[in-house]
Amino acid sequence: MVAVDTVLFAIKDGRLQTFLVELRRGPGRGRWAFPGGLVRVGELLDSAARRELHESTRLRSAYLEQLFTFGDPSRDPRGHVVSVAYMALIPDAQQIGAPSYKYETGRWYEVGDLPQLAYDHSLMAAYAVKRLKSKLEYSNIAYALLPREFTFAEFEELYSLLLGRPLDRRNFRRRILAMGILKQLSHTRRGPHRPAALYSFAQQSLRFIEML
Amino acid sequence: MVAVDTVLFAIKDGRLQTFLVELRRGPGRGRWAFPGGLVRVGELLDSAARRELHESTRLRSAYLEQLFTFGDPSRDPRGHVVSVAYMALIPDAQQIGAPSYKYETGRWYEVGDLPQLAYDHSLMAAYAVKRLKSKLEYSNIAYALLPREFTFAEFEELYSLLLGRPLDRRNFRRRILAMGILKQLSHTRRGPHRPAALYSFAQQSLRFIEML
DNA sequence: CCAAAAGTGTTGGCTCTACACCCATGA
DNA sequence: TCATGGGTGTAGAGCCAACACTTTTGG
Repeated sequence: MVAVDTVLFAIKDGRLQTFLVELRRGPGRGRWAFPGGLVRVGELLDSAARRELHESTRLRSAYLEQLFTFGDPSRDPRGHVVSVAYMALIPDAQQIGAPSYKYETGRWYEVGDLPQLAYDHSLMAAYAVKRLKSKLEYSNIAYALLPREFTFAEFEELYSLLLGRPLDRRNFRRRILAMGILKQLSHTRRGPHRPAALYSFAQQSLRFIEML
Repeated sequence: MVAVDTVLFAIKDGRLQTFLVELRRGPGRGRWAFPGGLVRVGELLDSAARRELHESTRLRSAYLEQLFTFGDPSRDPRGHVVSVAYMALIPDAQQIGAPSYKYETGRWYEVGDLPQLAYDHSLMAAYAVKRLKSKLEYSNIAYALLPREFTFAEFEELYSLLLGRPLDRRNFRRRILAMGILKQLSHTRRGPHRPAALYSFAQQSLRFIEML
């Protein structure tokens, strides 16, 4: 039997968070897990991941990428279930809706502070975080975690948050702008202080670029 | 149903080659494919890949890494079989023996000159080559393609072969030696010309290092 | 006019690239 | 002694990191 499980990420309250559901049935009942379920016969793996993600979050679209396949026969006490893990990214944690009857409830957890997880989902979490962080360094994947328009400060905060280290504002800005992956918009964001120029990604699809 | 398929690489006759088997049974009968087969209930994916590799090549050990999982329901006309693709590397193409009764025969093919492949194995081939080439740039994975002892010229040839471009001998040597991933051995290789210093990898296990 | 965030340049050190000749050996 | 592959150094250019003050706005 083949399942898919999806590690969904978003930036929420200035932290990298991931969406967990509480299992209502099965051996992990009462425990938290990433949303997922069995692949149907005749169904594409990607489609299964999107379907399960929709059932648990009502999301209609998200960046989705296959991560790794976990096949330890002891990972699920019910039997030998091979699980294809996916990573999903969305720009706005508020987009999600109520999960289906299949789950008790769902909520966001900070990546550094996850509860005990069902099955081998802790492994998946570690794998997904590693992939996301490393992909930030050689691709424009950040586009999937940021809203359409954002200030340069927001862009930089995302990087410094995920990389876990401060970045030099001037050097970082110079490098990123020289790459041409962002385009500056004609309008600005007004606030209590000096208005900030708004940017958006030149390409809203994955590109491989040496970022750091 | 879950299968594993393994793209085995070795350098042979100065080219990157991969090992194909000729299918004796099933819908791809008479066609070439990467060695693989169904995962048994209770079996680890890695173990299944090693078992299938052993059955088709008699190899007892090889560098093995999971690549990607292919799940298109139409990939196998017999039914919906999800296949976990692996990449394997060996230092010496001569190590392999005769395949089991399961296959008609097996042989090495140059990566740039593969015959028509069964199932979606052309996709796998492309994926594996891409992974191998990119991993050369940020890890010491080359250790799995080279014999225990090698000359610096052999090391450089491997890189220039796989990257598809010439390397500056002096610059490349300076950089690699400065990294400390190789250790020079006390003996040399004698031949018809000036003897070459022999090196081996300081670590015979995968390390992530910026190589280029 | 004050608080707060946005925005901007220069310099020194280091790294990378380009490039050509001598060395050690066996035949 | 010659043919063959092994092995080595330098200089100029470009890149990167470190570093602090001015600008713009709203309240």
